[in-house]
Amino acid sequence: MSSCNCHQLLSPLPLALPSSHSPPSLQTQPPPSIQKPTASPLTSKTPPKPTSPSRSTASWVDALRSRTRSNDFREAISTYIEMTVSGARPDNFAFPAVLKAVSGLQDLKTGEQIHAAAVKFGYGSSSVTVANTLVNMYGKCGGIGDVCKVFDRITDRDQVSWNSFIAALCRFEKWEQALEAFRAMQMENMELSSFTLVSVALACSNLGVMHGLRLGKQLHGYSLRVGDQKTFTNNALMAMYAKLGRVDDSKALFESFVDRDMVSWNTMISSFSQSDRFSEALAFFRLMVLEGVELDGVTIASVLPACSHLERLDVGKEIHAYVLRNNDLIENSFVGSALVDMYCNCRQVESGRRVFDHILGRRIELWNAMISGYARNGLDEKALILFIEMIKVAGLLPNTTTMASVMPACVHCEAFSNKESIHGYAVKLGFKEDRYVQNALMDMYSRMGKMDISETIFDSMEVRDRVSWNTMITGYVLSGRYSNALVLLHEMQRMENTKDVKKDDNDDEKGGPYKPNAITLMTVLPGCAALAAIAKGKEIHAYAIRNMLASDITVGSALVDMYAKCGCLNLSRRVFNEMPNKNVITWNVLIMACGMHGKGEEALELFKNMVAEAGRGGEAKPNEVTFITVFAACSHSGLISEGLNLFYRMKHDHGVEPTSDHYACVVDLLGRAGQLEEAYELVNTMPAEFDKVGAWSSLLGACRIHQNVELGEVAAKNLLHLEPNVASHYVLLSNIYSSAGLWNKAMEVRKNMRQMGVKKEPGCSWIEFRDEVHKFMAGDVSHPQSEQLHGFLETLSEKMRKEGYVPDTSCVLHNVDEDEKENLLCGHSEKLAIAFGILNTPPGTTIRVAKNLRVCNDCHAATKFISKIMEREIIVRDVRRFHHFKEGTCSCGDYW
DNA sequence: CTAGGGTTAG
Repeated sequence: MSSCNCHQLLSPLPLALPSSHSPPSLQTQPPPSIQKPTASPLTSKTPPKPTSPSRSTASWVDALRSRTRSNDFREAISTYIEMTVSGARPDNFAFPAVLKAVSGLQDLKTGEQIHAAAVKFGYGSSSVTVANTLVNMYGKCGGIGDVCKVFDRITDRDQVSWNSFIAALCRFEKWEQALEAFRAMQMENMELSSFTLVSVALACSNLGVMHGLRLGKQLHGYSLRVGDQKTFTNNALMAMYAKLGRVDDSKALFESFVDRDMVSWNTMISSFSQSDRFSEALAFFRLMVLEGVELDGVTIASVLPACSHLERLDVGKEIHAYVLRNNDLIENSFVGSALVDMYCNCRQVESGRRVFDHILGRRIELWNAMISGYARNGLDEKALILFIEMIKVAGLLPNTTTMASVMPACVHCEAFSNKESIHGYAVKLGFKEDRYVQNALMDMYSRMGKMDISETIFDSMEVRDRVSWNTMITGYVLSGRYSNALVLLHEMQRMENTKDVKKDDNDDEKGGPYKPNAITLMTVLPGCAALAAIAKGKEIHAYAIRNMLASDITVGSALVDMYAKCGCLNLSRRVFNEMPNKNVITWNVLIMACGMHGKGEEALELFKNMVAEAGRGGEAKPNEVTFITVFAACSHSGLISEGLNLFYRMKHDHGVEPTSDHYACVVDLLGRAGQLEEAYELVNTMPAEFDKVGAWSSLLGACRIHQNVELGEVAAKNLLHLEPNVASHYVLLSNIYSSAGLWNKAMEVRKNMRQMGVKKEPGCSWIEFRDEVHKFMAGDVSHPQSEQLHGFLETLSEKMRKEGYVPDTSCVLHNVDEDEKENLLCGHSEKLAIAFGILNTPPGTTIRVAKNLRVCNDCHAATKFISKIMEREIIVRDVRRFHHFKEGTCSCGDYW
């Protein structure tokens, strides 16, 4: 599936990336852990080189400072040692310089010794400059306790002391404390500098919209008032806005100042990527390249997720090529994982694996990307094998992401039978409270059909995010509990509206964790479709428009499907026409919709348009599913030769290989039209390795329509050999027998069915009324209006007889007398739902009913009469298609 | 004394 909607934003490829650039100095610095000495240089046994004793402190300090400045931290520390050994007294310039070097190396031990020396020489707290660098040093390589201890002892704190303290608190993610310190700083009437703003902005962005945005806006206002236009300040403010979901404010700020640097661009690109605005991320990346701004690893790691989500393999590959041309980039571990993710999300798992294999120091995040890549592509065994390899061979301990990535593979992998064990493993690792792990667990249990466990986890969660809600909703939809899904969506929206946000902060784009997003809507819409709950569906449509989610391809396609399945083909078409971007799925959904509504010609017309647009470089070209939808449409509209022609030409003209599903459709096409022999012939010409279940059941269904006992027996025999446990096969055969009056044979089929332990799914119909979906089972007496409904159907039955209605009892399996059969027919769920609709809605209202199985012959005949007598349009959607009853006729030609 | 990047739901 391609969900790209950025064609117009990107100019034609290639991107014209510069072929090389000088590496940024930060990137060439090896990670501190490699450089970390095993023993502190201060306690080293090897004596320092003899030096000239006559050197002055000032000359030592000059050397020391210049080494620190050029990032030669090791040399700087050596110089310091030589200096002390030579007897020169370090002063309040020497200590800051050497402490900076220590910070660069994250060498706490040396730092502590220098701290002691500083105290010894009288600079412990009396020199603000030294104390400030101590705060910094502990902030970078010590603990929060040391930071506070040093800071507390400074008697005459200056602005830098506060800035360093706040920055250190941020390093330890003590966001509230950072804000507290900021307030204390203001109480002491300290001036704020851009350093202050940057740190406080970072704290704000991590405090969430509720607690951070107000202050963040004030910081921005302050920077404007004092004319602070430093690039650093603006970058930090941009990042703050983006993190708080104000991407547009971030963008406006970006556009408002001139001294933009690489970080400004990187911030914008990652902000777009993180708020699902992938096309804008790519567009900004393009602009950045065009303006000749240097790119670094962060640029690449920020833009690749956009390529990944938009499935722009072409752009992704080009970026990969750029990475290969600039060797230092692949050393950035983020780039490696982003590349793996991009390839896997574009279904190029093997390419992803090659990237993975070529990276040497594999960090856990890289393993995670590869594992989730395998899992996402259904390569569950490979995901599990890699997971084991990571633990056993690479000796890495899984983190919460690893667990969340591997769990979907466990769920789908049949060879992995004891699925609960992964839950136990996660608990053992101490991840029980982790949101990601809990989300993955909920997904696992709902796919295992254990919704109760998912519910327990969901209820027990301390913090739920959007994914938690979406996972639960998906779980309900997957297990057919559509009403629960809708209730949960409602709850989610309620949480969104009641969140404790000040009035003027209520216009945030990203919203809190409870705000439904595109995925929420696209998961819940099939629920509306299944329930034929059009009122709810419209409500969701309105919500999508209000929240700018309607232009999303997945939401749009789900809306097209929902309207069609609720019986509103016109609305379905309108949504389709208004969609700015479409993909294969969008087209397939509408073609299918036309087919279900008996508009075969329109379906073919759409197919032709699709092919024509694909020829002009349009969004989508027909795939396997397209042909299935087209054949189904032809079948329902009796367009035999059109369907057959396409079937014979699909490979040659469109490059789509016929599958067993296509055969099943074409068998249905022929069979439904009464060409049973030809249909049978087609089944027999199917390649041997093809699964014939679909084809045989199409043929059996056709034999039921055309009452062909002989061929029906052949089809049923083959079918029951392949699938002895499917109730509908038995039911069809039994119905064929009873229509032909062969009651004994029908009874025998039923007996076989019982002996095989196969149970027929109970018939069930439902109808949306006011805010609820009312459900009726066959023979249902539990509905509050049950008595009324049965009474109504009885009097209606009288009137129908006068109009010429003759009950068709062929679908009643029980061998009871005819009167009894008629009673049973009256209890059919679709009749009950229709009666409910008539009794509860004003005259003339169209009645929309949905049923889980196919409408039975008798109900079909009866509904024609009902539509005429009651002067109602009645739309019944069964498992295959729509029946539009109007003035005594039905739009379909399948029943008589 | 300061900013930007990798995972989960479809």
